[in-house]
Amino acid sequence: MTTPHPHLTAQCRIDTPLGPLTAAATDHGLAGLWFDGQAHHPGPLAVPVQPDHPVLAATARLLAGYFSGGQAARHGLPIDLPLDLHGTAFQQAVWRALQALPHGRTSTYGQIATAAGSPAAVRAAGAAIGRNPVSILVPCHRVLGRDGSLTGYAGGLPRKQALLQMEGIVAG
Amino acid sequence: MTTPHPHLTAQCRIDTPLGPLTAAATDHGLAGLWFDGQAHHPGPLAVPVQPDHPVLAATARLLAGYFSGGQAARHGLPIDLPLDLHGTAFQQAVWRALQALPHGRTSTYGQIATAAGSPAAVRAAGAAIGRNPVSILVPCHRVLGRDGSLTGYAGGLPRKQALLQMEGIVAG
DNA sequence: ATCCACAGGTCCGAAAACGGCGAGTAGTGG
DNA sequence: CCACTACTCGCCGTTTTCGGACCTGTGGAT
Repeated sequence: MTTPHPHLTAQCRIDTPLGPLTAAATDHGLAGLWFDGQAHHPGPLAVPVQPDHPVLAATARLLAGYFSGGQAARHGLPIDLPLDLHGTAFQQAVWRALQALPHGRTSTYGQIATAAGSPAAVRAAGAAIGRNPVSILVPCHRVLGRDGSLTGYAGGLPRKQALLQMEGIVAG
Repeated sequence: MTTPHPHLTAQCRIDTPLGPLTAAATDHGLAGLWFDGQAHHPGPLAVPVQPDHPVLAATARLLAGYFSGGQAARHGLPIDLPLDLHGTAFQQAVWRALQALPHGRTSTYGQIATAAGSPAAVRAAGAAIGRNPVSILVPCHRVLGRDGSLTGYAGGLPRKQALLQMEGIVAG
């Protein structure tokens, strides 16, 4: 079951200590959040720029709180923000599993694959995680190799390490 | 033939003049007796603490007699206590050879290897002796180098020397 | 339609490393 | 000529390490 291509209605730019992000929203919620030049970046969007869009504004507030090391950072991101993630059934299952990861807690690709219902599809899980459309808020950066190695990150390993360190994980 | 991992059912602590010991038992007998921090210590055991367990209680009595220098110490440890040693076929043969050593009598790694059926496997015998799961009662401390040197002991050479001295061996 | 490349992990066999030794040798000092 | 030390090397079961084979969903290339 492949969710049809998302119909974006608004976009905006959000600055963070790790570089500027592009956020995109549909009528149903936040559909994308990408670092400049990251892997699987959708490229320039033909959608009006609306920083005041309720979903986009809420996203900006959330990220500001996250990077300021405030409550959001310490107690986990309270996602009252509606998400609108488009992908295959397997990808959705993987991304749902990611959202279950609390702030500061890591997991492994194997565990995510199991949580997604296909314990043997570890590698496929890695691919799905790489396709995560919403960086940071869907915490794909909290997934490490079974031996604790960083393995990979669409936004670049330095960013992954920075995010983990910010959440209080020494990382191996 | 590698004996599968032992299924421990009870543990307890036993104090001795040479330091506290951790004892562990299965349904078939005593399976382990380790000094704190000794080499090849299994680490914390997830097993209920039951000092009243028949095997563990018997172990404590035996050790008390041994260290009090009473009859057990002079005439050798009467092992009516059932042992449940888990290891490879070679290790079992080595440990069996150890049990044949009477109180106060020493042997060499070469002799043990021969008794175990592999006269040439002297060094391997040393490794097996080091893995002895039941200190003191399986008298791995009575094995010296061919020249009478102490060579090594999982619980530390001082303890080995103390045990031998206690058994009336000057050691050299 | 087919094939390939991936942000991994498990299993299995082969190969290398590692010891709680001991015999043999060469170099010392009586 | 010993008596002793220091060193090398062969010994062998066990443990660790290493290298492949296979698994699995997806998207892009062929």
